[in-house]
Amino acid sequence: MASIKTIAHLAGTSVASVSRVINNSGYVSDRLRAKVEGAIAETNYRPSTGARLLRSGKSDLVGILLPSLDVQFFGILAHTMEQALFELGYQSFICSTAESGAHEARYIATFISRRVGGVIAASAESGAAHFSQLQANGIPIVAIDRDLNGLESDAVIIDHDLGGQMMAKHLIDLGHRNIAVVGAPAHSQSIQRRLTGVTTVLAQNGSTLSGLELGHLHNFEETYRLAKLLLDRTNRPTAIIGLTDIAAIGAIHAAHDLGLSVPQDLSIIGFDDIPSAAFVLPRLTTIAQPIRQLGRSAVARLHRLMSNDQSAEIETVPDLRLIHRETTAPPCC
Amino acid sequence: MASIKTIAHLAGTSVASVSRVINNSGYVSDRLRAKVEGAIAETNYRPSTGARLLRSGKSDLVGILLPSLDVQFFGILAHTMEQALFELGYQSFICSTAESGAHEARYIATFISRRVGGVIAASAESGAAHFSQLQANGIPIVAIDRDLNGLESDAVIIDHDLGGQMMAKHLIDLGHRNIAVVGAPAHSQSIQRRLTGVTTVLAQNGSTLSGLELGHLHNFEETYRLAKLLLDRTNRPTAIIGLTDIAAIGAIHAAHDLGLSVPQDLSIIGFDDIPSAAFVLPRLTTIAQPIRQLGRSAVARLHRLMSNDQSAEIETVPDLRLIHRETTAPPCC
DNA sequence: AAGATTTGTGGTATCGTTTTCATAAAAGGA
DNA sequence: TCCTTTTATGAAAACGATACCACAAATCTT
Repeated sequence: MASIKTIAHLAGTSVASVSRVINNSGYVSDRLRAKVEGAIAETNYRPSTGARLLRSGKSDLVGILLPSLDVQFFGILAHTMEQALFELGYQSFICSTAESGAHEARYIATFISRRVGGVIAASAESGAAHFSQLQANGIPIVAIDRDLNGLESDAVIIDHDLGGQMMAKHLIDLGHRNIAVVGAPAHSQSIQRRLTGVTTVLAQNGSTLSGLELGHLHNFEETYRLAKLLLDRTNRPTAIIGLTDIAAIGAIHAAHDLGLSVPQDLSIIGFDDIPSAAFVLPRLTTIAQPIRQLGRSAVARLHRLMSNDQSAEIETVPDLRLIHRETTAPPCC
Repeated sequence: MASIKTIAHLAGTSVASVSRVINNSGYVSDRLRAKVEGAIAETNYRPSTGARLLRSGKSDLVGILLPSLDVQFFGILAHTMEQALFELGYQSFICSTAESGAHEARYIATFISRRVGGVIAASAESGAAHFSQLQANGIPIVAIDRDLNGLESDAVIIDHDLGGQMMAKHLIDLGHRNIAVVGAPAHSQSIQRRLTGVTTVLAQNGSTLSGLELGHLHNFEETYRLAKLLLDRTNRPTAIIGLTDIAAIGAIHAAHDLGLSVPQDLSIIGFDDIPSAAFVLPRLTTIAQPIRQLGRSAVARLHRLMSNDQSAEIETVPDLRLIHRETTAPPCC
């Protein structure tokens, strides 16, 4: 593969001059520049990032750590952040841990090896132990919706408690008093916080949960099963809160298969606003997470950290929004 | 940041010995190995990938080029390929072009700069011009569901024509003779091939399309609008083929909003089997693309190319599958 | 016209690794 | 015991780029 020497030779000059042409630094005559550029075009030469980094010590690489890419939430998040970083001239190194601690550890080691300039870590529940290595190497970290317990790092978080409150409030305002909750995965902090928000509002209204089913696995089959459990009871709830849209969609299907019509017999609300929420019939009422703004906000934070910009500009952590579609209505009869 | 010299100094030995410990090569005494490993643990040292690549010339990096990550299809594809590559010891460098030629060009330049060992490019319609640079640098390429016109490269493709035939055949077998098609984006090769498959089968059965609406933008709003056009006609079709699931879901909503019931009044079939297809009510009958197998197949192909494995093991290009759910039935009345 | 800048170019040390080579101690073979 | 292997270690040369330094030619000042 062509190197800077190849180019220098081809253009009949020195490596120093080629470097100057590439980096637009120092003085270069038009004649020489033309010759060098010709040689570069001819050979499809590109300067080696590795050698460059080695010498200059400057890295434009940002590590992005996500639990997965096949979950739409993270796909959108990754996409948004990559675009935002691209605009700022950074390169993104996107890694999905597949929820495995071993993968996470290996990727963090890779981040250090590749000398990333910064890291954005999106919610995953595994311990924060590995991250201290990054810190030890002076690599700034921004956490998205994740607690790096104790580790000094910037974080962009969503107010899941508030989200839970919004769901409960919406149903209470419609007149529901017999409300149950279904969700997964039970161990997730975000899920737990949403639940807290829900019970808080119910308590404020002198009410309590009439049913609660939390699953271990976050998928349709599991939440469908749990929702059915809720609906099979005597004293069936008039409304179900899905702690995620998947759970809510599971509930819609459960209701449908039980011959219940939504929202006449049962109101359902979800959380996330994944694309399917708008596709399902009836269209799902839900709380939209501002995924893209979340991503952009994290990128802005990291950019500040990496460029040592001291201006403590306030980050606008974007708000949750209630999207009132077709699955909620006042309780009938 | 700690370097191999730091470690050598800390362990009271030479850089050569440290290198030997790191790479498990040559002879190292247990005593020395222990000291070196101690120093490494103490400093969180990781060898610089850049310097390593520079010296050894061996790269374990694979460039993955996709049009986007926020589209579930590509999210799943990226995720699968990353996992498969991870198992094989490769690192993935995932880049989403955001369907922009400029982004694609910059990423390909980056691939060369970073000295990737190979590239997997998933379908995007922009010219193959940039890819010749990779070839010029001796970097193997595997194309997924994409034509790198003329460029000598491996390709893993889906038989969209067959997919189209399957959709049409399913409806014909159910007894439909008045069939219309809705889809987007019109310029996509895959979309066009599916359409060809559909018309072929219709022709074989002495029939023709009773309606066709192709949109430019591939989203719900657009396909919903187009499907409505189809359903507003006199001589309404008894079945609609969505060239993608999104289009089919648009059709379901259009039918629903027009008071038509699916599948009694109208059969609908889609293509892709995105998650929403199973969530929508009624659940969408569709042709499933074997995304994960596609990804694994591409990885296997590239691995062969990169490791110079001559064994011409036949790749099993995985088959399309009809998923018969609830939106198709024989025409009534 | 002479000194001071500006412009243009090349030589070379350096970054952090791996790898070859040299050398020496330990172990084995006769 | 002496010679050959095996084991263990270090010195130093690359790899591809950048950046500092040196130097020369051209241009500007006065």
